[in-house]
Amino acid sequence: MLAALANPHRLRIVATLATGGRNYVSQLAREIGISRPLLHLHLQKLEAAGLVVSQLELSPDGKALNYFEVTDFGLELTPATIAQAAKSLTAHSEQ
Amino acid sequence: MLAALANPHRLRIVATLATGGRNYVSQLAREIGISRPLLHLHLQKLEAAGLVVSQLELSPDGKALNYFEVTDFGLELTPATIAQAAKSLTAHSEQ
DNA sequence: ATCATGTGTAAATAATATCTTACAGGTGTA
DNA sequence: TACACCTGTAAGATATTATTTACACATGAT
Repeated sequence: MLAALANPHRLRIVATLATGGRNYVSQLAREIGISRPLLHLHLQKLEAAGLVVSQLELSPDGKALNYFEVTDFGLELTPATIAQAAKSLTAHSEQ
Repeated sequence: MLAALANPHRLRIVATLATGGRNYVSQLAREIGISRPLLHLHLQKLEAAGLVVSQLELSPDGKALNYFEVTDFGLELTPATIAQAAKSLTAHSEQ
């Protein structure tokens, strides 16, 4: 989850969805100003982390639109919460 | 700051310092089980993000020990706080 | 048929991050 | 002198992430 948020693009994506509400991929790509394939990749990472969810819908004119919206996640980051969370890290495995 | 915490090693470093208190580089490397140069690199990133601070001290037998300790940082991660924080991201600059 | 819209993904490249190894210097003690 | 501990960093290899470009497929309208 932290890795998913450690990227300016993805922060902006979450911020845009949180502020402007749900949106579909192509439109979101235009608003943020990045290419659609790149946005698609970032959305995949955000969805894998549970920060956004997608729902396929049909527009009035019959086109398939994949709408994304932000989930109501919450995480507090302090030395204490990290000490607690670090216990769930496998012994000495990385990445 | 998010980038600094998006790494298992660095999470463990923060957790170890938060739980066991201040420690110097070589000793911390032994406790965590990673090489000293690698720990040094991660400590640099954590310090640059303001998550830890260092202080050079002299041990009783005259050796220079660089002690690190965690700061009392705090950050709440929700869609709303991210929307707020995203405003401070430069227009369309990355990384 | 062609164009404009939407979807997805694969492949190649570019840019970062991570990690190891090796070096250089310091102090104190045997 | 040699060894044990401490410090730092630079160079190179490896791994991961980010980004672009190109492709394939679908629908509705011209």
